[in-house]
Amino acid sequence: MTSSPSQKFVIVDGHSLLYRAFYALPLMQNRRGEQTNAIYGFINMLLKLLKEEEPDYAAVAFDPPKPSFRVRIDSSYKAHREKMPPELGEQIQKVREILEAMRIPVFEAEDYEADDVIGTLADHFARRQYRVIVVSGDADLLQLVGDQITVMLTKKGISLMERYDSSTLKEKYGLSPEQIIDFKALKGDPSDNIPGVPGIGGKTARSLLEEYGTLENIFENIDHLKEKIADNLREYRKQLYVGKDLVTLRRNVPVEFDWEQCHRREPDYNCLLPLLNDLEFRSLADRFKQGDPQKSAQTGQKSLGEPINTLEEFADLMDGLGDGDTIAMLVELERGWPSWKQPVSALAIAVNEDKGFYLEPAAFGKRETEIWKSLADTRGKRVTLLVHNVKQWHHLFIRQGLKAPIFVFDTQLAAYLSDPARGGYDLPGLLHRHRGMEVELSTGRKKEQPDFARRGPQLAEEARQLFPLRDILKKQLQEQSLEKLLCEIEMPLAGVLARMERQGMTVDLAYLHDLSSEICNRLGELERNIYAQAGEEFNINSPQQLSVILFDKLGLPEIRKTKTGQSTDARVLEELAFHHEIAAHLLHYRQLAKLEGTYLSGLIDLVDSKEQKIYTTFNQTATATGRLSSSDPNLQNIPIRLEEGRRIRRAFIPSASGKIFFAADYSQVELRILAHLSQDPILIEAFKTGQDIHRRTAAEVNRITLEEVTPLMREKAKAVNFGIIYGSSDYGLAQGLKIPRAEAKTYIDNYFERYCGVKVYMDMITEQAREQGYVTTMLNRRRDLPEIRSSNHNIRSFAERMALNTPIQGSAADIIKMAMLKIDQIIAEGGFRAAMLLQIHDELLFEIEEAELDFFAPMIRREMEQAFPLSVPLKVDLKWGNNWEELKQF
DNA sequence: AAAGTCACG
DNA sequence: ACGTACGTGACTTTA
Repeated sequence: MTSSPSQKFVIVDGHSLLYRAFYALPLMQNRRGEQTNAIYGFINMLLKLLKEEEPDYAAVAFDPPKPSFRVRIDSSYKAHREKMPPELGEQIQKVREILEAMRIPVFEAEDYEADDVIGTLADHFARRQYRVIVVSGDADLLQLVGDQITVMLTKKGISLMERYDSSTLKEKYGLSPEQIIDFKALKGDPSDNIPGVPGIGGKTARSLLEEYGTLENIFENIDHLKEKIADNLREYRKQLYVGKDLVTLRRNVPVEFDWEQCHRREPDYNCLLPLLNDLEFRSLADRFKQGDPQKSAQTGQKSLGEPINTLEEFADLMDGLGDGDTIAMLVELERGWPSWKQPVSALAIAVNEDKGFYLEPAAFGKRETEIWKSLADTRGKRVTLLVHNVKQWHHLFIRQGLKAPIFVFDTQLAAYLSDPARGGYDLPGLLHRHRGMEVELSTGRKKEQPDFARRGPQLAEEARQLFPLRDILKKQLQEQSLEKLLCEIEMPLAGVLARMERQGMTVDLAYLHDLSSEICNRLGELERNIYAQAGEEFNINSPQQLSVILFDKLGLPEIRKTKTGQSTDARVLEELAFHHEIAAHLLHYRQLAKLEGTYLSGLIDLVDSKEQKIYTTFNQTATATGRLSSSDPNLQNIPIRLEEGRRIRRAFIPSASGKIFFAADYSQVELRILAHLSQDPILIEAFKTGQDIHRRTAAEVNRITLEEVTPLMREKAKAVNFGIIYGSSDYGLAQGLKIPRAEAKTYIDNYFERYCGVKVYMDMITEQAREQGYVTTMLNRRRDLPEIRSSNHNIRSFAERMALNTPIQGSAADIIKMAMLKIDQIIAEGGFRAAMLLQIHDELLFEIEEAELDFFAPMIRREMEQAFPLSVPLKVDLKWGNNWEELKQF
C-alpha cells in the first residue's frame, strides 16, 4: 500500500547548534586569524541533515539580540546566563551569509526567542499535514513533539543526534510533550533561572506527573502528597505557574512568512563558493562543487593510476627522465617492524600531475634491488624526488647499500614546519585538508592491510597529488619564511636520523634478564607486604582500587583529587607516608613496577635477538617545539635520576669490543638561550664569567653575595630558573618547591627585579605572540598560538606559557640539530669509525673506537659549542665509558 | 579511547 | 576568581 508521502519541513534552532558546534570542535581559524569552528560545525550539521532528511522545506530560527517578552514576566529570566563569547558572536554573521547563499531563510522575531518562532512555524506546517523536524540542542523543544512533529536533539559532538517522537519521548523521559513543560516548571532550571519548587527535583517531578498527569490534577490531589511537598507546592504555586508560562513556547509569533521562501532550492554557487573559500573550508567547498554543474565540469573526473607490470616497463619510464625532472614517489610499508627493516608492500610513482603509476608486486617482488638501483641512478641524471616522509626513503636506500637520490621536497616535513602543533601529518589527512580530497578516514586501529588491487591505484593517485600538495605547502613555507629550515636543517637531518636508527643500540640481554628476575622477586615481596598491611588482596596497579584501600578502608587523609576520584600519585603517597607505612611500600612498588613493565620486560620484547640490538624510531614531526621524540622504544627516557633505575643503563653497551660510549651534553643550554634572547646583563655576565648560574640566581634574589648562598638557597634558585623557562607562575613554582604560594611569588618578584632584561623580554614575547598569533625560534621555526587571544583566562594563560617556553626549548632544538648535521658530515668525511646513536634533547651519545677518543672528543666539543654563535658561550660536558651507566668525565 | 601514573629533557 | 608549571612516550586499568 502506498500512501502519498507528505512533504517534509526542517526547522533548525540556529543559536543552539552554533553553541554546540563552538564547544564541540577544536579551535579553527582561517589565515586572517578569524575563528571558524562554529561556522564549520554548523554548516556540517546542516548539510548532514539536509542529506539525510531530504526535506522539501527548510528554515533556520535565530534569537534576536534583545531580550524577549519573558523578562517582562520575570525580570530575572536568564539573568545568570553568561554572555555569548565574542569568538562565537563573530561567527554568526558569516553563518547568516552562508545561509542566504544556500537560499535557506532565516527567521527571527523581535520580542520572541527562536524557540517561539520554531513553535510557530512547526505548528503552522504541522496543521497543514506536513511532517516537521525540529533540530536543536535544547530539550525544552521536546514539548513540540506530536503526530506530525519530530524533534532531533544533538547528543554528542556535532554528528550524533537523537530523534524523538511521542513514543520515544515516553520511553526515554516517561513524559508526554505537554508534561515536558510541567516537568521543567516543577523541577526548575538554574541556567534559565526558572526557580521551580523547592524540594522537587527531577525524580519527584517525574513521579508526580506520572501519577497525576497535569499540574492542575496534582493540586486537586494535593492532600494525598507528602506533607513537605504539598506545603511547598502550595507556597510556591504562583512561582510555579510563572515558571510554566516562561517555559511554554508561543505558537502564535507574528512572523512575516512566505511558504515558498522555505522551499529548498539550489544554492547560489556564485555567492557560496567565494564565502567558503574565504573561510578556507576546502572540503565543504568541494562538497558543494559536486552539485554545481558549472564547477564540476571544470574539475573533470579523477584519473586512476595505471599498473606497471614488469621491470622493463619501469625501466622505460625511468629512461624517459632527464635533467630537471621531478618524480613523486610513494611507498607503503608493513607495520610492526623497526623502521629501517619494514618490508615494502606497495609502491607508486608519478612523473607529473597528469598520471600516477603503481608497481604490481610481481614487478618488484623478486628483483626489488633493481628498482632501488634505477631510482638511485636518478642522482646522476639530475632527476629529483618528491616524497612524503623522507627518512623512510633514506632507509630504503641505506639497506640496499645505495647512495640516496636527490630529495627536493618532503610534504610531511613541510606540513610539520608549517604548523608543528597540529599533529597528524599522514598523507591522506593532508590531501583532505589542503586539497579537499575525499579519503578513507583512518579511524582508530588500521590493522588490516588492504589488498593490493585496491591499494595500488589509490597509492598512485596519491602520488600524483603530491605535486599540487607540494605547490600549496611550498607557498605556505615561503610566506612563513620556513624554506631554509626545511631544506638546510630538517630534510638533511632526516638522513642523519635514518643512520642513527639503522645503527641501533647493542644491549646485554643476559643482564636485562637477571635484573628483571631480581626486580620481579622484590615486587612479589612488596606485594605481599602491601596486602598484609591492607588486610586484603587487590590490584595495586589500579588507582581506583588503591584509593578504596587508602581512603575508605584505612581512612587516610585525602590529599588531592583528580577528575575521576582521589589522586594516588607519588606526591600524595609521600604525604601519606607520615600517616601509614603502607605508603612507603606503595612508592617502592610503583618504582619497581615501572622499571619492570617499561624498562625490563617491555624493553626485552623489543630486542632483536640475532643482533642483540634495539632499534628506536626518531620522530621528526612529533613535537610542537621542534624537538625530536623517540618511540618503540623511547630511548630518550631511560632512567637516570634514581640509583635503582639507573642500573638499566648498564645494559646498553657498545656494539663491539674496542669501542666505547662517548656522551656530550650541553650545560644549561636553555638558560644560555634565554640570556641570548633577552640580552639580560646579569645573565650574560654570569655565563660569560663561567659562574654557577643557580648560585648566582640565589645570590641575586636573596640580595647576598655568592659566598653567602647556602645549598638550600641554591636548590630553590634552581627551581626558580626552571620556572622562568617554563613560563613562571607562582602556583607552579610553589608546587615544584613544596612551599607556600606567597613565598613562591616573592621569589619570582625578586627574580624579575634583578633580571629585568628577562622581564622585558617576557613581556615583549607575549605581546608579540598576541599580535602575530605565533612565536618563533632562532632559526625561525614557528608555533601558532591562536589560543593566546582567547577570552578564557585559563586557555590564554596556557598559551602565554607556551609563548614563553617555545622560543627557548625550540631554539635549543635548532642548535643541537645543527650540531648533529655538522658532526654527521665530519664523521662521514673525516673517516672516523664512529656512530651517532642517540639524541636526548641536549645530549648526544656516540660509540667510537677507543683509539679515536682523543681526536674525537675535541671535535665534538668544538662542533657543539660553535653550532650557533650566541651572546654567551655554549658549554659542553664530555663523558666516556664502557656502558651507558658508568660514564666518566673526559 | 581516556585517564592516571611516571620515566626523561 | 580563576587553577597550571614546558615538552615528550609507555604502561595499566577501566569505561
